[in-house]
Amino acid sequence: MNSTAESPRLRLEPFKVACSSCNLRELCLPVGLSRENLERLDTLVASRRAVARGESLFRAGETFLSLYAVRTGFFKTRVSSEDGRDQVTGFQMAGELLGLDGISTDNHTCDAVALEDSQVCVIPYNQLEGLSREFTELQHQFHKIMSREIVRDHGVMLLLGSMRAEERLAAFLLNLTQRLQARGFSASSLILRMTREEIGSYLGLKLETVSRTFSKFQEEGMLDVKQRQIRILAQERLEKLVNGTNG
Amino acid sequence: MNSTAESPRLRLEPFKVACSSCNLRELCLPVGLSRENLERLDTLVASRRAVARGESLFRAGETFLSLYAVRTGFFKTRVSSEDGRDQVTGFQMAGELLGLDGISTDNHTCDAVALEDSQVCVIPYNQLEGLSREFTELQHQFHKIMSREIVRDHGVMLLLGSMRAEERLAAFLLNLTQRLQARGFSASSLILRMTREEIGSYLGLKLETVSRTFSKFQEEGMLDVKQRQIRILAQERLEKLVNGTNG
DNA sequence: CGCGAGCTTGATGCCGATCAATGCATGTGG
DNA sequence: CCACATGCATTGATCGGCATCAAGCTCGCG
Repeated sequence: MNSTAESPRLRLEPFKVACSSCNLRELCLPVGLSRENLERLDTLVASRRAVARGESLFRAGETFLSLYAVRTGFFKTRVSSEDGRDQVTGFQMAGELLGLDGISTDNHTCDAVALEDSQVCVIPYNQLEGLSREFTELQHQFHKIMSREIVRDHGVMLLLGSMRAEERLAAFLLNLTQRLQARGFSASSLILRMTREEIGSYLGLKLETVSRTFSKFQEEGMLDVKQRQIRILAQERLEKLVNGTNG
Repeated sequence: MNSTAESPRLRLEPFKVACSSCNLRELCLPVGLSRENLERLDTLVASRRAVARGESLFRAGETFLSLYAVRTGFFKTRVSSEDGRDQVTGFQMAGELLGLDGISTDNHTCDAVALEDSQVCVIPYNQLEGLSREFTELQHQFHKIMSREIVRDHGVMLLLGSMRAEERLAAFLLNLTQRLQARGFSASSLILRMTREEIGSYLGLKLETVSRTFSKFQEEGMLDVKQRQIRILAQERLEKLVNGTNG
């Protein structure tokens, strides 16, 4: 519960890191900041933390003190109900923020788990509040990030509430590749960092259904699936599944 | 698209309203503000707007300029996919904020529709940003409200991703009564402001399933259902459906 | 080399969707 | 004031998509 009670594998790395020289600055919190303000942001993000694959960055119930920006690696967030049901609420990659849910009650309300060895930048929340009172750009950018999370969540609700398995998986893949592409990766080839079960939890499906749907897409020539290695062979057809007027 | 292009039934009512004397101040944006700061907030919330039943307060695509606090009445928010699928993303009652999704792109991304004749307080967003740079309390409260929306959305994802029809409807009813109770209404008796179809859209179910589930709850003696008039006869059993370890 | 976590595939069953008819409340015009 | 239209809700019958249960399979790793 106490943030000083670090597990041995969750090393605190207090060396200096600079947003102003980070190659993620076009994707992360600093978006749109002037050179000058960027350097003021450097005073905020004072440390990094490494999280080994399978370890959690924070857990539901822990005191909320900081937001985290993914620097390298890949995370999932997960909420649990009292009777033990889990729901994966998102997958986060480089430049994306973790921990926004914690502001509401000063406690984290979900678990954030690294799906591969990862590094995050630690953003002490009260310092972020302070700094964003000092310059509008940062305040506005932060609000946009929170709002974007709300919009994203609404999209997931639409998916969970009204799409069928194939449509859900297609939407998931397109969303992933789009975000990967924004980070300079291929738009058509990717390696999944999560299991079929985690995909299923996110999409409201069972792992068998996810697997079967992958197989179906492959049979139909839309994908090349080799375990977690995915190649998209017919992006337009995936898009049509999500947006199209066909069944 | 332009906020001055009001439809004749969406009257702008620029008379003065004061947060400091509003009986919703314990539920709304002003939560936790000192007397003094409350009065500064009065300068922000300059006008009200009436929205007739069935009309929308804003629509997806419109320019985002203001947030809205529900003063009286009841709203739903709704997102649509390109192929015309709808998803109700929430129901809002007195003291709750509408429009947070618009910050992300300066455009609204959902429709907000009044389910009964309603009034909202207009909160010009750039003025809110300005004022929240001036005092921490307001800034923090606003962040909490956004964060709470994210937490709420995660709860809905859990519901849509892992619950069965009965569990969904039970969770929905309990959530409604809890919020109504916080506003001084009965915890056991309520009038639904939305149709079966709207409930179904929110819960990822068809209207027939919602209707059948209501009937089932009634047969089992948990509810008394007369159209939209609902009386809860066995709250513990509803709670057990949501949280319990039983199927 | 053999174990085990994760993935695939098949057989079967159930929950909720769909299709269809009827009921009920409200409102409107004759 | 009744006849009818309209929107919403209920209920029944049937269907289908996904869950569930149950084997095997693959691949990385000790």
